[in-house]
Amino acid sequence: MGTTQLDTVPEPKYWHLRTVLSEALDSEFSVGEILPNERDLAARFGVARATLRQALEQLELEGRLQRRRGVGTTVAPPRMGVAVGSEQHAWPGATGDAWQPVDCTVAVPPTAVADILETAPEEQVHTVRRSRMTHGQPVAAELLYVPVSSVPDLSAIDAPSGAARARAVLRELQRLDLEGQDSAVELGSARADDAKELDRLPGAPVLVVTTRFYAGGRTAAASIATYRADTCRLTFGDTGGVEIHHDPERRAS
Amino acid sequence: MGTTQLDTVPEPKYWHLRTVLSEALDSEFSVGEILPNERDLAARFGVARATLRQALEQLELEGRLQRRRGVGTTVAPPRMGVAVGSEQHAWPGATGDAWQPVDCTVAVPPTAVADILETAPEEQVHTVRRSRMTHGQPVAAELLYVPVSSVPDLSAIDAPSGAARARAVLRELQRLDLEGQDSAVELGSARADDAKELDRLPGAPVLVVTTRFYAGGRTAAASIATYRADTCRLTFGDTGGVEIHHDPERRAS
DNA sequence: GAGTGGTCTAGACCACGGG
DNA sequence: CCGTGGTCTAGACCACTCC
Repeated sequence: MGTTQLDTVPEPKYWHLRTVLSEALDSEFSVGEILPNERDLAARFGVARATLRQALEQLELEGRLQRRRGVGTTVAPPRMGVAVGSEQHAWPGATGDAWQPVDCTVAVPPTAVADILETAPEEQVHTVRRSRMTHGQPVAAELLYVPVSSVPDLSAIDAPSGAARARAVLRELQRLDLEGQDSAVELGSARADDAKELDRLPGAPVLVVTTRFYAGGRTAAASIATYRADTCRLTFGDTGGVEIHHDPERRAS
Repeated sequence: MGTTQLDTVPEPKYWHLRTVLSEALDSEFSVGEILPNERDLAARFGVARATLRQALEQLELEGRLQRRRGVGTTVAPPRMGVAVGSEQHAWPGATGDAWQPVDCTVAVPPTAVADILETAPEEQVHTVRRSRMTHGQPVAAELLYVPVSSVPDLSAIDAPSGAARARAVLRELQRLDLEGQDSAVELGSARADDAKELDRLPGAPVLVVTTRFYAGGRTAAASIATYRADTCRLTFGDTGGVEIHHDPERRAS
């Protein structure tokens, strides 16, 4: 028969709800508009609040909605394209990059970081904390690890820590000859400190970008940056952005 | 005082549970081992099953666990590095790429795709479906869009659709001179068809990679690939992989 | 204080996989 | 068939924001 798919395999309520709400968002709501509260919505659709919330979580994960405790649920703007890789490689801190140094300490890094840097487990590294803002919103938090041996001329600097120290480390990095870099992207969940900086709750989905910077035939620095997964689309390549519609769902024929 | 943080801001139970389980996974379990079932675990920790499930969902999102209905919950292996960008750009279908053509149709694409391709809304495009396997597991499903005008010499081919047609389209692509490409990565949720191909449930988190291929001064093809977010770490750059530990959580000092 | 989303409970039933 | 994880319910209370 030419009828629509028989529900021999009925889809879950929350999935169907997600679809219905998604279409409603397209046709009946505009960016920034606030939705009815969860209790009302659940009643309107005749489901438990938990079920409705499952649908809302999906839509939030897809960047369609934004929910804030004490405030409400609003229609999210399209994800912003955020450039994280470029053809012309550049050191972190190069003039014009979007990051803002926050702090800097010197310590022995976690073993996972030492593995990335390929340093001895006890070697000290500068740990630079930076944050990235776009359109007034925090979009990423980064920890940049620079082995002390990568920036040997830094010893005479007076600032022992803080943003000034961070800038000094970044400045020293510029003097090295960057030979290459590579990155990896994976899904993670925000730790408490990152969550706070990103204005999200702990456990919020983030895209973790791990980047190694090569100079002098070795790994001279490494960066671990966590981007808000709900608001960011990470772009790699020549142009710095693929213009697409807001909905990663409506992408097939 | 030097005591640990007072719980003036008590963390949620599920978040604490997540931490406890995460540490247990590190110390007391090995890859592939099956955990006790959810009802037992919930009872053991003195929480409701829903709360325990919230913790397990977090760990699954982070790639630490794998859950399968009717089977159980197992400890997941470290995420596999999957190369999605390379310095030496290459057309999809170049010898040695990891994709396997599945099918091919010709149709007018959704408007979102037409926007990416910068084609007229009514222009026909070849839609090549491909899948990518690694270590015997499906890791990605792709839709590759090639405007018919990009491969004009294809008209004489007999196969109207199917894998043979897909290979023919890919072969024609190789004849063009690839001038560049760029990609974007964002979080999405698997549609029903992708979910099936990826052996996951609908709504499972995926990393959506949108790539544009440039040739002849225009966008000659576009690819929308959905990768399993639980099992994949997408790598960009020269080497094709940053060797890191399995835990995106244990990444700070 | 009123209203919002976030957490948590204690159940029930369903869909799936394997013996 | 049984045991597993997946879905769903109808409540309760908490944390937060704004007025």
